[in-house]
Amino acid sequence: MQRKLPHSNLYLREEELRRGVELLYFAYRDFTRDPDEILAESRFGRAHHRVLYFVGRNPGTTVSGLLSLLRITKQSLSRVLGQLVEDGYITQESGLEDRRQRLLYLTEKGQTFEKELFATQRDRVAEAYKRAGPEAVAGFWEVLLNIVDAEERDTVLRQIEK
Amino acid sequence: MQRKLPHSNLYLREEELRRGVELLYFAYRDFTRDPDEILAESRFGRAHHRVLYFVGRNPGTTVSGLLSLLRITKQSLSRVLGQLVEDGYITQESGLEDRRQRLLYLTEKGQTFEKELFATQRDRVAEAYKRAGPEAVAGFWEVLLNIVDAEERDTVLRQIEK
DNA sequence: ATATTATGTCAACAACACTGACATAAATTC
DNA sequence: GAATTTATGTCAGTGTTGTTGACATAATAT
Repeated sequence: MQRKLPHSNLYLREEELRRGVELLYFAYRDFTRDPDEILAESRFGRAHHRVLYFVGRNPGTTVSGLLSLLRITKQSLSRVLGQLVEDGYITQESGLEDRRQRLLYLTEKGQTFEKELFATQRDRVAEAYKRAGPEAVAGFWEVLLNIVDAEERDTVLRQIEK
Repeated sequence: MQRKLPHSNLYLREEELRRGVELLYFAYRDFTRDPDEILAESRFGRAHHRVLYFVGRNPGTTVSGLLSLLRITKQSLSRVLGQLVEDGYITQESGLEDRRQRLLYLTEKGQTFEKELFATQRDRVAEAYKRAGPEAVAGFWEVLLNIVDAEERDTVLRQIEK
């Protein structure tokens, strides 16, 4: 639980703001590297990872549910989702009340692959949590949530508290 | 300084790890949206933004300096950098000691544009800092730094403490 | 009966990453 | 001084992931 970072009470000045922007960039850059390396061995990319992740987290979600989480166009999603279905990572079932909907689920194969991808990020985050300590982790969540668009915070809260 | 997020002492369990992964995803997704919208009006993209940002932060940096910060190939950087030079956002000067080097600087035009792009992220981060409070901000920095690759932490620290 | 919704599809295009090969000028080493 | 390494640039091809726009179908809602 080392404290390498300089502390300041003037936390709203240029320097502190730049620090947030830069740490976000560097952390995200490295955070995505491990799964990207695994994905590079298949014909999948980061977009496939995101779909696998959120379908795994929200079994039975619909296409439009995914679209609003990912904030991409249906054409983009369709390509990626189609490949995942074709290769047997995801299955689609017609909705019970509304039969226009396609409810999405990971297959066994999909679950296994998602676990493998998640493990790399899980390990990285676990290590960072351990080094920073529980108070820092609470602050980490707090700031990140407030970086999310205000209108989206409730949606995100519902997602992460599942 | 509200505390919307649930707290837990068992911060290393699945739920807490998923929360970190997801918040990182959602925060980064929205964090990049504002500059992306501005960039979409030009013929530039996110890659151009990163170059403008880091040249602005490190005036006189070299091409290889940028390459190691951004972790992309020289071919990728070359295309983006070339367009920025061509359009008068960045100037190159031969190194004084080593004349093979191209030292990079923002022009006036480049500075103006970078400021405009940064302002959107600055406002978002400032608001998040304000809402979360200084302790949370310290934790935010701490965890993010530890998410960065261990070998890169010193480089990142040097960058953010400039 | 008509309109709307959920989803899918075709086509074209752009940004941005990659690999691999080759080129040049300047610095370093032998 | 000759040979090698380094910093940078360039050409060509490829793949992923996003976009827009148009059109299609089946199911639900009005």
